[in-house]
Amino acid sequence: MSDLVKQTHGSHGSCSIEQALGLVGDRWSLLVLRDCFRGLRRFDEIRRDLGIPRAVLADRLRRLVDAGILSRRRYSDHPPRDEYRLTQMGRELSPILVALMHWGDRWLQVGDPPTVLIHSACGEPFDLGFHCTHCAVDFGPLEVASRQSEAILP
Amino acid sequence: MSDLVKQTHGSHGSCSIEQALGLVGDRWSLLVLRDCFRGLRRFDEIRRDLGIPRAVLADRLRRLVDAGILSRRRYSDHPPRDEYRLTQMGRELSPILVALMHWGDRWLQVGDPPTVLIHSACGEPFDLGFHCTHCAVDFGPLEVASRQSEAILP
DNA sequence: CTAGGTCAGTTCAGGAATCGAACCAAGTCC
DNA sequence: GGACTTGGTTCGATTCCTGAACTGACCTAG
Repeated sequence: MSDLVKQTHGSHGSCSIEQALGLVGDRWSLLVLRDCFRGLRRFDEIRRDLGIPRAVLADRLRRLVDAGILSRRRYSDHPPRDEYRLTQMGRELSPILVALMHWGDRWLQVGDPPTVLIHSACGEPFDLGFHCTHCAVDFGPLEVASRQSEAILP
Repeated sequence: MSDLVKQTHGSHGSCSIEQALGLVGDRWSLLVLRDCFRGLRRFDEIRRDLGIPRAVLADRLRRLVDAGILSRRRYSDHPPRDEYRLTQMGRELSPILVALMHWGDRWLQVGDPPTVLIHSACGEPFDLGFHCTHCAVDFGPLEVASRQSEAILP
């Protein structure tokens, strides 16, 4: 299996969003990572949970390990067995999963969302928000604009 | 063209992350939406910027409009021309793009990241963070855990 | 020691999605 | 009229994903 990364389509090949999506922007990677956040570590645990084809999971795990998002760790020599854990780089993906989850909760009206991520200190759900150090205020997603063009109004 | 959504792979078909990825979890949708945040509105503007095949862009725009993330708006009758704008549902995707951008900036060492998103009130970049109302504290991505299993330590 | 099961994959054939290139229609510019 | 723009559609070739079967190393029960 191969690229998944599009080096420079268009004028913004260096955009961090494109770089990030090159690593985790396919249909399965973020779901695999969600399972890692849920504590799943073994090939077959993840495979059964997601229903992902074995070949694709093997490929995605290889890719995520190569990228430094997961680490492969031997937990048994006889038989040889590895498990996969989030590195710090991987754990810092949590804002992306949280943002996806909050947006899905808000707009896709799933009846009873299985709350996935919580504040580790207290076990409660939490908010995700923006903070402007320049203005010293918190704000919401509608106050986000772009430097190239301010015009995002509807 | 068809699904892209996997209804119920595994035991968590109702997970908001899965639902959200079913709409924007392919290789192009989030890049299209990034361009919308940057102020691009026309088919050919986006196509040229991303280098996306026309058929794929037409399909993604249709899908995003159907989902309510973009709106199609006629701006010329002769010739008939439409433009695409973010709805509120679409603009509330900004935390996902911001999270991807921040993570990419931090871990993918792009030399000189073209800063895409800013606080509309002041034009400056901003932070994205978690806030726990229960504990009344702000915290970072490493303090995120899962309700099913607390064990995300490395 | 043999049958069956687990775990972590690889291999393979078929189908689906994506790709670039070509084409089209409706209008504008000159 | 001829060239150009915009917003697509259609086409064949390639690439990717999928499910099913297979492997290999080990473990357990009988």
